[in-house]
Parts: sequence; structure tokens; C-alpha cells
Amino acid sequence: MLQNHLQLTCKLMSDHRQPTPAESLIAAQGGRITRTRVAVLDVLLAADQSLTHDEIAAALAAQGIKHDRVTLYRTLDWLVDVGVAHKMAGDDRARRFGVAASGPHEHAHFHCDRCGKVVCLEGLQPAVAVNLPGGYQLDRAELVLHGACPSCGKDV
Amino acid sequence: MLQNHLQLTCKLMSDHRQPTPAESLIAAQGGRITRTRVAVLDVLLAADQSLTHDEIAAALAAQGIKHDRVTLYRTLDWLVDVGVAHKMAGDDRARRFGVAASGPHEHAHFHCDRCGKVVCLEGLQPAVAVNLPGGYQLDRAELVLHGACPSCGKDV
DNA sequence: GCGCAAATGCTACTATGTTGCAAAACCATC
DNA sequence: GATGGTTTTGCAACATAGTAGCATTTGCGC
Repeated sequence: MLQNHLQLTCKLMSDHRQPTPAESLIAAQGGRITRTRVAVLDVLLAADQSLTHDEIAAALAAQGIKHDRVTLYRTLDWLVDVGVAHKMAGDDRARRFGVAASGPHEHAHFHCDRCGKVVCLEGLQPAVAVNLPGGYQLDRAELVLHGACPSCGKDV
Repeated sequence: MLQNHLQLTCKLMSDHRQPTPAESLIAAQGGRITRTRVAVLDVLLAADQSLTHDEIAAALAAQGIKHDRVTLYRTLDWLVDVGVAHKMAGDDRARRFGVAASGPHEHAHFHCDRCGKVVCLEGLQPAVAVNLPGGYQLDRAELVLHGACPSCGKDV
């Protein structure tokens, strides 16, 4: 993986350009630098909220990047697998994706019930050292806050 | 709604039988007492975990109750609308339904990552009086704990 | 029982996600 | 730069979850 990184750096230097954050992230996971992966990661990194598969596809299309629906699904799954992105189920049946925070992705999400947006609240760690009934083994906790986001709340 | 309840009681007395909890619950919401609603509610009341649409359909079929897939969807939606049941999105794309706890349904769920079961943890209220960024209006909090349930955890 | 509104059942449709396989792209090596 | 093996992509077909419209049935107030 370090080797990959070095080789990427090498290749890029011969191209006379710097690796983008997205490219570095992908190389660090031992994955190949492909058009789709870089573009998807760029979109996710630029977004301040979780995006559905559909929204990402629209963003790619807007950039003129040709891609297949299936490829996007597989790219997103790969990003989740290697831990770069995280996947979460919303109230609608569409899954949403976002770049994972550093460390174990135990952070809270805020779901706006009016516009449907989902944003990550990084500095918000739920204190779940609660009284879990006997026998249950806790791996991780997921906290979803529902309400109105700033842009929706001000219109009320 | 009180009138509804009285009329139901009246009707049932003439039938020489008591209203079941499910029938009372439905009547209390001003809804008609139908085969499907009573059966669905019975299933939900008897279950100690959230059920998918599919599982409920199987339970109804096991009781020999004929029903349409669409009817079940609409029945479940109605139960959620009137506040008797609650709906939650799992990691798979299937929604799960359960009877709502008394009071505002602010209770935690436990999701077993091995068998996929979802159980309600009634006495578990997350302390979410946390530092929400400015502008956000909090309506309700949803806490989902992930890990292994007693029956899965003991096999490890 | 009678009539009306609510609920059901049917068909068809949309949206989301998956599988298998051949073609193309990536990149390590020469 | 060309080459070759492996990964990734694109395509087509399929699978699952949920929705819409409308005619028929059913609960229930009278």
C-alpha cells in the first residue's frame, strides 16, 4: 500500500502534476486510480451532506463523465468496503453515501424531515454507556437526529 | 372517537364477545375494524421485534388470511399515520414496522448485525441534549445500536 | 336491510439494487 | 513505449420494494 502510493506519486510526477486528495485516498487503499472512482470521491469530498446514488450520478453527468449505473453502485460499495465512505439508510428507500470521518465512523447524522437532506455532525458523540439488557453485545451506535435544518427551519 | 369506541363495544356485546386489544386500538383511531387491520395489529402486538413487510405477510398467510401485497402496505402506512405503529429503515432496503411504544416514540432500537433482527429497547433513552450546531431544530432522536443479540452472541 | 364512504384487490408501473459476462482500462514489467 | 495479467467497467437481464389508478367489496351509520 505504501508501495502503491509511491508508484502513484512516481507516475504523477512523470505527468508533471500533483495527486489530488481523491487519488491519494484511493491509492492508500490499494485500489486502482480510475476515472469513476476519482470523480465519485471528488463529489463526496466536496459535498457537505450525504448523497444518494442518484445525486452522485447527476453530479457525474454534470461533469460530463460517462458511467454506468451499475459501476456507480460497485464503486460506492467498494468505497464503503475499504472504509473511505459510509453508507446509511434513510427513511425513503434510497441509501445515502458520504465520506467517512477519520477514525471509527461513530458520528451522528442530522436528517432534515422537510428537505430530506442528511448531514454529518462530526463532533457529536452519543454517550451510549447505557444499561443495555443482558446478553446484547454492542459493536457500534448510530444516532440520527430528526428535525429541520437551518435553511428549512428559518422559513417556518 | 369515543363514540366509535362505544359503538364498537355495543356491536361486540351484541355479538356476545369482548373487543380484542387490536380492535380497541383501531377503533380508538377512528378506523374501521377490518380483517386485515386486526390481523396485522395482532401480529405486531405479538412480535417482540420489528418486522418487515414480508415477515408480516408470511404471518398473515400462516393464519390463512387472504390479503394483497398492496393492502398490507396501505394498512401499515395507516397504522404509522395514526401513530399506532412506527416505521424504521434498516440497513437492507426493507422497512421494518413495530407497534409504537406509549408516548412519543423516542426509544432506541437494537439491530443484530448477524441475524438482522431489530428489537425495541423501551427503557433506553439517549441523552441527546448535546451541542447541536446553530440553526438546527431538533424534533426527535433515533438511536440504533448495532451488535450481536443474545442468541447470536452466544454462538461466537 | 340500505346506502355511502372507507378499505381492498387487481394490474400495471416506478425506483432501487444485483448478477453474470464480455470488453476495456489500469499498471507492473520488460 | 509495447505487453500481459488483473481489475474495473459497461451492458443486458433480473430481482426486490414500494406506488398509482380504478373497479369491487365491506364496514358501519342509519
